[in-house]
Amino acid sequence: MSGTGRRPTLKDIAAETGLSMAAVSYALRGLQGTPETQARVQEAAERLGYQADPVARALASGRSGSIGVLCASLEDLWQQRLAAALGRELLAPDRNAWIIDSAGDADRQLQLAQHLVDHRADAIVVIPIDPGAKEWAKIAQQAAVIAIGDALPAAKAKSEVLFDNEAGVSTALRRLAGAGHRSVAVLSPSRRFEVERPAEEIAQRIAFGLKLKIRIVPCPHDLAGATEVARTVLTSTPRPTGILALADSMAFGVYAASAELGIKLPDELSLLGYDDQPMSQLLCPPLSTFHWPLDELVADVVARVTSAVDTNRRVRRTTVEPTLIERGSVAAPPSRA
Amino acid sequence: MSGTGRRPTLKDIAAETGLSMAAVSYALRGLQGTPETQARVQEAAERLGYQADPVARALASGRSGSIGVLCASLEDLWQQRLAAALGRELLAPDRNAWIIDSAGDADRQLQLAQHLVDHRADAIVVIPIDPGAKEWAKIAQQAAVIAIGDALPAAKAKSEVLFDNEAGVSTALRRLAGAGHRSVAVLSPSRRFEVERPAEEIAQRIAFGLKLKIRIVPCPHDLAGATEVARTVLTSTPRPTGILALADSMAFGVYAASAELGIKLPDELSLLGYDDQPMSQLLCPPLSTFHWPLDELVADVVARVTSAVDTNRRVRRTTVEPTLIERGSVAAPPSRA
DNA sequence: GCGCCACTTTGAAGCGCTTCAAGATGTCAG
DNA sequence: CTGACATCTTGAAGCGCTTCAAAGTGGCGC
Repeated sequence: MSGTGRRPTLKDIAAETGLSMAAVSYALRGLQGTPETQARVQEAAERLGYQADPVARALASGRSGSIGVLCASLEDLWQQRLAAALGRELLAPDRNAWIIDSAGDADRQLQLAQHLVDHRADAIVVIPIDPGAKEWAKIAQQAAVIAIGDALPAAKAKSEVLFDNEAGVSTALRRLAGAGHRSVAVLSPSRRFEVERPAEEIAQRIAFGLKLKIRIVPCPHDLAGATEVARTVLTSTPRPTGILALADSMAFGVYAASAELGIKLPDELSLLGYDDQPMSQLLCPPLSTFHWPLDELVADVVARVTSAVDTNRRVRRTTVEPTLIERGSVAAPPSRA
Repeated sequence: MSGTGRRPTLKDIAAETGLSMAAVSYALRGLQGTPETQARVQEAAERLGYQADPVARALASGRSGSIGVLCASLEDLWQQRLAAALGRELLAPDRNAWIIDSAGDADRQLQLAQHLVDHRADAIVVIPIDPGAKEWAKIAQQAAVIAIGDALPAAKAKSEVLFDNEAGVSTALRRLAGAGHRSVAVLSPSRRFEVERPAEEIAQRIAFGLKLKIRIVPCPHDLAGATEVARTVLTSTPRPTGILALADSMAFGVYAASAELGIKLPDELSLLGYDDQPMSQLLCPPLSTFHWPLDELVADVVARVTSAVDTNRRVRRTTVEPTLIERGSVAAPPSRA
């Protein structure tokens, strides 16, 4: 009797059970109805293989049960790792995660965020957010925005997990200065996102305090691009004796370039990474870098999402701290010839 | 006059222009109406800042303009890279890509595919597909399914990009055998997906022809897990003299374990990777591995998606060939003591 | 037995857009 | 000037679900 080929709808269940569509809708979600009714509806739904249509539901209710994970650039290994972990952890029976990539374009980031809002995403996780844009305020009032990496400006209801770049950069530069370095290059993600500015300002300020001469060089995440930038830095005179790469993927480029140029790590050049990619420990010498508590971060974000969706309450702000992992890519600079 | 705060809908444009909603709908999409009408509607839409609601559109039309990229396991670096590239390339004014991760679970893969269908995805790119499940046929008739990595069974309208694992595995084993190895371990993605079986069968068959003793060991993609598997393999007796890792990420585990155990690459152990991750060339010794034409693959997939969506025609099947990149992690086995 | 209350059930009105079939308008041949 | 035809335009019916307000049900105290 039931096999019409068409996928079953609420109406079919209503017909099956002799109830109204409204009653079925409520019962299926456990919102109303006697236990007996709910059971009867459940049973019919299962028998017919009913699956709610998310699109119709989204249109009617304004919510969708899906979470957007909006990455600034999936070329960044750290973002890849974080996004993958979030995708996995956010998956739940009643909820799923869409990962999308704004490919390094700040305008596109906003546009995609709006797109997520249009799709009735319950929450949007942005890594890292471009705090320059004021439009976030508008988006934040339509969906729960969880900003990772930097502060969300002008949005009243904030939910933010910040990276303590102050601590990271400061520790890094101190470490290099402590080893005796006086001139270091800082490889920094390109400035398409304003987000990086603060890290650079921090770097400048700290370097000044340490009497360190630093040079900030924008650098892409892909190996070929990073290698090229590193090559340029390493062939400039005077050549810096230390490099801080604000992403391990950029540090990889330094390995490649210094191998090419016959520069020996760490004796002739010290190098510090920033986000402890798994393979960093396999390099020769193993890369000294920073560990950020990824699992903790992911758990925190999941909790925020859950709380934002269920209770509409926004957690305020937490900060994630880095730990320096010494592995052998930093040494004293070569004594002046 | 126009600023009601509410975001503008078709109805608002209809009111603005004095046309019916239907006329506006057609005109906006350039389907009907005189050029003059279309221009008038365009103008009003822009003035009001109208943006079509994708959810309502999807409900009414059954199409959504979005493409799902369904990854079996985003832990695999190769999948990460491919998904990121696809996400970037599939993005277009009228189209966007959602990346989702089934976290290594074949049931979940199907379930998420169904979910994408429910969301009216125009096409679904699956990497790699689990060809064991017959349910794909059902899904393929609701959306264009583009299978990457293995053949989609039982689906009439096929669109597939296959990896020539036969060539890859064969070349790899021949290379090891040619170097004098007699006993090799093959690290293979765990079998949660049936997809890997063919590669294993191929390996067995080829090994037999080469008089090679091989042992197939399931292995996870994350560094810690891969290291543990590698450790087990390398402490078993007799210890294989060569390892073929069917993913570079697994090869990384071999580097870690052999460093731990004091086994020198390549003199005491030869190692072959499978998917040329950028950082593989930075290891000591650099990993010999296979290059698969990623850019070509991505372009091919984008073309398939476009053609499937626009013309509803499905391209048949292409195969992607690997190239062995020799870099120094393979040598003759140590002479028997 | 009546009225009140708490709860379940229902009809109907959307959500914002597409699309079908019918109506309106205009063009051109005869 | 009429009829046939091609186009443009429109009203209305959905797409499948939620939700509001009204209607129905039963239990309980008095």
